[in-house]
Amino acid sequence: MHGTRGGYGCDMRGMLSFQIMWLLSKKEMHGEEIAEEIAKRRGSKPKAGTIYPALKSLEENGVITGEKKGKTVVYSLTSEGKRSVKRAVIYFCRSFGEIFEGSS
Amino acid sequence: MHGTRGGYGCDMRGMLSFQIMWLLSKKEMHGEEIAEEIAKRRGSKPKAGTIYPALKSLEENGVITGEKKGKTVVYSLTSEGKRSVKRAVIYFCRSFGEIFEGSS
DNA sequence: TTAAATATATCGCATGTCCTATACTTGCTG
DNA sequence: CAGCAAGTATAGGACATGCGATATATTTAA
Repeated sequence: MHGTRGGYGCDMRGMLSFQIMWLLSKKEMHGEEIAEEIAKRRGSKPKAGTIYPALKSLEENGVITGEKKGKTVVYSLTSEGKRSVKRAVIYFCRSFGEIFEGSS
Repeated sequence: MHGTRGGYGCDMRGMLSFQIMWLLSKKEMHGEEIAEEIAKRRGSKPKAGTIYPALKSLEENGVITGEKKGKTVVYSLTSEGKRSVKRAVIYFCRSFGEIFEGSS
C-alpha cells in the first residue's frame, strides 16, 4: 500500500547520505559495514540497492573515496568530505536539535 | 546542476512531514506559520509547492486535520497523529541521536 | 473600487531514498 | 578446479521532498 510510513504517520526516509558521511567521519568502512552500522541505529538494514547507489553518488560528488582492498571496497572521507560533513552536522543540529533535546 | 546539495556534499532533504508533525505537537498552526517555523530552523523557507502537498499527504494519512478559520486553514494533530509523532520521535532519536550528542 | 499582499493550492520536473530482483567478482573450501 | 558465500553493483519501480510557475480567494491598503 503506502509502504514508506511504518506506523509513524509520516515519511521517515531521508538523510541516508548524510548518515553515511557522519559514520565515515568516525571510521573508514566498507559497504556492508556501513549498512550494519545504520541497521543498529534505524532498526533495519538498508539493502544493497539502497546503499551502493548512495555511495556512488557521494563518490561522484568528491566527498568520499573507495579503495579496493581484496574482496571489499573501503570508503573514507576526502578532505573536502571532512569539511562538508562539519557543515552538514551544523545544519542538521540547527534544523532538528530541539527534537532531540526535548526527549532525553 | 545537482541542486539539492548546498555545500554539504550530500542531500539534506527529508523529514519534512516529520518536522511538521513535531511542530504541530507543540502548537496548532496554519500553513504559512509552519513554513516560517521551518525557515527559522533550516534557514530557508519551504515554498508553497513543498508545504501544501506535504500537509495534504498528512491529512490524507489521518494524522492531521485542517480547519478553515477565516482566511487561513489551521492544522492540528489528530489523536492518532499524537500517538504517531511519539513513535516517530523515538525512531528519530534512536537513528540520529548521537549526531547531536557529539556536537553540544 | 482597484491594487497589493497573504494564504492556499496544483502542476511539472529533478533527485534521493527505499525496495526487489538479478548479476558479477573475489576469496575460501572441498 | 568447482562451488559457495560475502561483498559489490545495476536495473526498475514507488514515493517524498525540493523547486519554479501558475492560479484562486480573501484581506488590507491606497
